[in-house]
Amino acid sequence: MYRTNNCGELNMNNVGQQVTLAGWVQRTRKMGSMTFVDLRDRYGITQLVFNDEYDAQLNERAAHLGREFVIQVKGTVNERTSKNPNMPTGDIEIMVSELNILNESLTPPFTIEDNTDGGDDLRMKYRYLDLRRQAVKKNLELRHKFAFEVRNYLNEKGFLEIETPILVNSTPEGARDFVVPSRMNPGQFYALPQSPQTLKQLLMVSGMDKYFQIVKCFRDEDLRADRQPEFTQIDCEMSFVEQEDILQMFEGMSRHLFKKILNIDIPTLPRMTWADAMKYYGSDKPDTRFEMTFVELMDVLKGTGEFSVFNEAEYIGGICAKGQAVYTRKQLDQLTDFVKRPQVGAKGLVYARVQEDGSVKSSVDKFYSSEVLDNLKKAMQAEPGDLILIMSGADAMQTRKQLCELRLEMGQRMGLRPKDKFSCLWVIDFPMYEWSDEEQRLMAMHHPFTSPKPEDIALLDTAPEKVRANAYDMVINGVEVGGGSIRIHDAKLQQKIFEILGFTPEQAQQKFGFLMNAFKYGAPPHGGLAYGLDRFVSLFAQLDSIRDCIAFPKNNSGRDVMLGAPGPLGDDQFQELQIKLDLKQA
RNA sequence: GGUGCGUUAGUUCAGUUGGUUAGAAUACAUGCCUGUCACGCAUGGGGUCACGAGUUCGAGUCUCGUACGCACCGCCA
Repeated sequence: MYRTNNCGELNMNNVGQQVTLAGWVQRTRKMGSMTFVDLRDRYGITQLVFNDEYDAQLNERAAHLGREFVIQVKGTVNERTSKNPNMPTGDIEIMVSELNILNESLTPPFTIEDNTDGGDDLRMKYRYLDLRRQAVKKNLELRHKFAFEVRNYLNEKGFLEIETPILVNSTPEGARDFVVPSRMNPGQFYALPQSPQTLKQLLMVSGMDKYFQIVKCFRDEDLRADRQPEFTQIDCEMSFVEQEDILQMFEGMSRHLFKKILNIDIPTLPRMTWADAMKYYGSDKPDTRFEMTFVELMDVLKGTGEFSVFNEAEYIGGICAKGQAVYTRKQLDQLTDFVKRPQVGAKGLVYARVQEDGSVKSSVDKFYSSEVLDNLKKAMQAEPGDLILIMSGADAMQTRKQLCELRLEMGQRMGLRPKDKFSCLWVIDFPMYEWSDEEQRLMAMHHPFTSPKPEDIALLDTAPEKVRANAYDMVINGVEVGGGSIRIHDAKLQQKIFEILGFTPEQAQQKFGFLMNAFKYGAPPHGGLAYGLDRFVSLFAQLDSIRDCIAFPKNNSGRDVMLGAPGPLGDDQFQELQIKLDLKQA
């Protein structure tokens, strides 16, 4: 038996017991004829003690233990003479009588501590060492607990977890596919699923009624702090449901998760239409931890003064930063630089301070009468000490997005976005389509299987861009953690939607024939949603990047620097696949 | 595809106007130390300044390019 106890559980109740422990050497502290060794495993750290008085030879060996050596010790649990209140096992130590070195270790390239000296790059290369650190390990523990509670809740509600294939076919629409060549079908390729969307709909046609799966999905797009090429979805689908049934069911799941994992009672989720989200927050995933909502100022500022920028604008909007009139010119210049960065892309920023006497001092004073500025103050509901920030532009949607960036930045600066505060909501009534300049056609905003709102179906022929969908997103702290829709279950309507998206009947039949054929055999009304597990867990763990809750993530370039993946194939492999490599020279 | 920042000891970083032998902390090794727990003290080893061109009497430092890393835009139904 390698051990009788782990390194995190011994305390005063165990004093006097003979125990065997095994683990990694965190650190040795040599004090002359006495040596302390911190022994670490997944569960904690226990202090070992050696001294010459007890066994000089053993003490000598202990003094030469290197960091991360794997050892096994036998000894007695003693009460410490000087206790350490900062650690759970700080009242006791092990007086060691037997020491076995199970494995030696090279000196690790960075310290295995919460505040490691290692940079991200190095930690990823030696991720197996990084995972020994408490700070990273606890994220994986949280992720386990999260997935476990998801299964608990959905099982309780009668959902079946059903696996769907990873080798499927390439689909048009959506993200770029990862592809896998088929040896037995030369020249043909599987694609890895971007989501099990069509498969779970087929399970509904099969009568499975309630399905879920915690499943890897794959999208060959550029990475971000919150985007990995392979990521995990909590994928769910239900039959004989309306939007309301789904919102209730999954609001319940979120409530269950917040309670079980963070012991937080979340209030009923507010519901905001997509149109309102865009109008008041400039985003379909508003961070509602703080207000500072947009006020449209076209009536107040367009044509009421000599400022040509506003007079030519198609949208003028402002936010009111409470108590921030103290902002200096330098700070305001910084904000202006922030919105002028290419990533935001605004032309400039207009500001107005409401002074203690109630008068307004702005960067456009010379263009406007004090009456207009007073109207501005009223429209913004600004009070003395407040700072009004105004942006304008020729493209309303674009300007709102820029103002959204500014709002988030101000919220950050004002400390209104604490990571331990959670604000959840549903965003509903998404448009069915959005125009793609690149493709010069309408694209499905959610996906092509989303059903239009019944009252908007008539618009499909006349004004498809105005059709709203039975689609919904769950948003927490400005993060889209999940989204879904009521699906189309009628082959004819599905056919029509494909047409609007620019598919010929032949293309639609070739790519999605399997689904439309299935719909001809008694498809029940159905709908569902999918959560991004990595993002959800990251929120709970208050992480900056989803990488920190993934055991072996990819880097910015989609590489696994530990494995060295991706890598080249051997000639024999290409031969088997009957593929000839012909890389285009850059 | 694009923008910004970065690359110097095992690691995290500093390095002035371009000028002698490139520093600190930490880690590592050795020695001293019986109550440490970020132990302490002393000594020591450790550098292709990412790579390649260029400017210059002289480049870690300036210019250009390449590679790699991070963040972001595009992209992500």
